[in-house]
Amino acid sequence: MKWSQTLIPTMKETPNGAEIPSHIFMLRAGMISQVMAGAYAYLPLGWRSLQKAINIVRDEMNKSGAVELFMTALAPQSLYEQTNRVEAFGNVLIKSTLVRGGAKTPVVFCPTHEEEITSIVSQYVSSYRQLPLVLYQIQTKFRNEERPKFGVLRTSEFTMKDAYSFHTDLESLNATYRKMYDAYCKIFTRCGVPYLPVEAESGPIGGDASHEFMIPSENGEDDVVYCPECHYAANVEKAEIGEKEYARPADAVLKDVAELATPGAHTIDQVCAFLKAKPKKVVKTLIYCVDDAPVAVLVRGDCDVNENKLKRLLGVAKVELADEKTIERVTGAPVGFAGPVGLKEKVKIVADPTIKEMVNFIVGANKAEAHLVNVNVDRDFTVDLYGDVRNAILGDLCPRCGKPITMKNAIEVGHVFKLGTKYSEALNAKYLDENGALQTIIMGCYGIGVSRIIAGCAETSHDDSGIIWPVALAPYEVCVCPVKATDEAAMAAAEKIVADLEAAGVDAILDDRDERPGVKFKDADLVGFPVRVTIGKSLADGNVEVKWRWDSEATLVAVDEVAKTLAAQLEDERKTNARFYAAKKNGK
RNA sequence: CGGGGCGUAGCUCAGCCUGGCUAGAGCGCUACGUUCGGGACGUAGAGGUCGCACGUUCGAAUCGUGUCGCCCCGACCA
Repeated sequence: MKWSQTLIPTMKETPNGAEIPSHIFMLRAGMISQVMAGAYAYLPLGWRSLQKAINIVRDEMNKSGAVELFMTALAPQSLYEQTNRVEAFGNVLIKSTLVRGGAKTPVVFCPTHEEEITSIVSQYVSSYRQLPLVLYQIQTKFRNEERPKFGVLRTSEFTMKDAYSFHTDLESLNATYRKMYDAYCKIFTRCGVPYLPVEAESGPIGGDASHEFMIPSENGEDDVVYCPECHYAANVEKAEIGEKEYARPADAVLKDVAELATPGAHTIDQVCAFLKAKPKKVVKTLIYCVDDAPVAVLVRGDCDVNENKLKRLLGVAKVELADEKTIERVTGAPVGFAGPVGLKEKVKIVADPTIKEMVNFIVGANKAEAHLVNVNVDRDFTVDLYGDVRNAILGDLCPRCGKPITMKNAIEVGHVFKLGTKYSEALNAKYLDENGALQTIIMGCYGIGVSRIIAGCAETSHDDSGIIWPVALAPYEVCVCPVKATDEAAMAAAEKIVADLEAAGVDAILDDRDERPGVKFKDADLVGFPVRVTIGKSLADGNVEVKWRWDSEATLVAVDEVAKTLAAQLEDERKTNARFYAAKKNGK
């Protein structure tokens, strides 16, 4: 391919609005172009990288025994009504209406395909002999993001690989789950992106076991708990908190409770600002509705209640924050002034054990515009049930080995979970077993945000000049760069090298533009081609320069040898990313 | 959905507060010349309904109202 024949609109300046490296460089390298908030066109270079990721995903899925199909982006809304997901997705679901001869059909742009695949399978699978079955597709998904951001990392339209497995028994589901998990590890390794599988909540999609695949990155939107000691890793939403003895210091002096007026202070921050205290000195009291009965949940001011944990602790299916009226009834005060001391109505009090070690803390007074200070548990109120009801924070211990945990930000790129029979039940996907009995199909579900692999890679692999692509995802593996486009001998050599590289199965691009060398070098670095072959003065001696993007030094290679040598090196690199990882390890 | 910011050339931005002759700069683009190993220089050009609508005014990029779009923080959410 010749540079002059494709479209690579590189930019010297950062377009307005781009703030994180992947977004900035993908725009500047001319890989993507914004069409509207949360929607990007992939320009030729971006599309090539995305295709490379897609091909790796496809290859590993096929190797794992999954079978590709292609479903629709458009589906009747009625399909999602059968699983109650029109309501569950809410505003995330993009809806439209088809009008045909005056008849209207409500449709949705599919945000995921459990419904569609289950419906298809229920139609065509009816015997245990047809199972297990693993089907997947690579398709555009549509989810209305309330707030799209970070370029291609969070969009309302994105490329996803979604696989669904169908089983007669849990053993078979577990075996496929394991296969998918392993396939995912291979995919991310081949792509050259750093990844971390973590335990995860399965979320509204349901199921009981789940792992997310994360790319650790400063700009990631997920928080991951990681134990450097035993490598326990989990999404904060899921992470258990290691047991610890919580007790008040023996020498603690308990002061007398006092009520202070705190006008206008109904959030933790406001209370802290008003009383000049740290959130760690405050106990947050949240009133939840559990089976229509109010429950008070207590956590330290700097912690967040985790509703899934609360559900598990209380053994109930649903908890939700109480509405204003209930809060006023229970506490006798408007929202923002609830506290465990002297609640108006007798409610169960559930608490995070961390509060056991707090001394003279602050709580709401159950009275408008007032808080109590110097409150102490057991003296001033009692807790009915202690348990893990909050998200993990720094300072907590690993639930496995008991050592202190660390926290990382991460980008979620993959998610595997066991669905069970949630969708097969709702959509009547059943089969006859060997005894002729009707059984419900057991399902698993496995997704990869393919566009996020690209952005996540750019996010974790770049320098001041631009992106540093691993060979596996680079839009072109080699950029052949004649220093002087008007030099016929150089151009002839360049064309020959590109032709030889292409014949050897290497993706090469010839920068045939009549630009000054500096411009070409800057562009090559910005885009991040793994190898640049520079054809300049050394051609007189029959040599060209070969420079890997992540090395600062170039080496001279004979013109006749270069295509063959590079083809071999790249073949190796595609499989191992060895040079790429080695360069990263050396601090590049 | 709450809070904040911004819409002027393909891109980055100045001008707006304090309304006034023909709306500017840099980059990019076209032509010619000089250059040619890390984003060259000169000369001459092309390119704008100042987001849109309504209003105030003799006169609006500039003031007011509305509206649309984009970005950031938060809430929400895969």
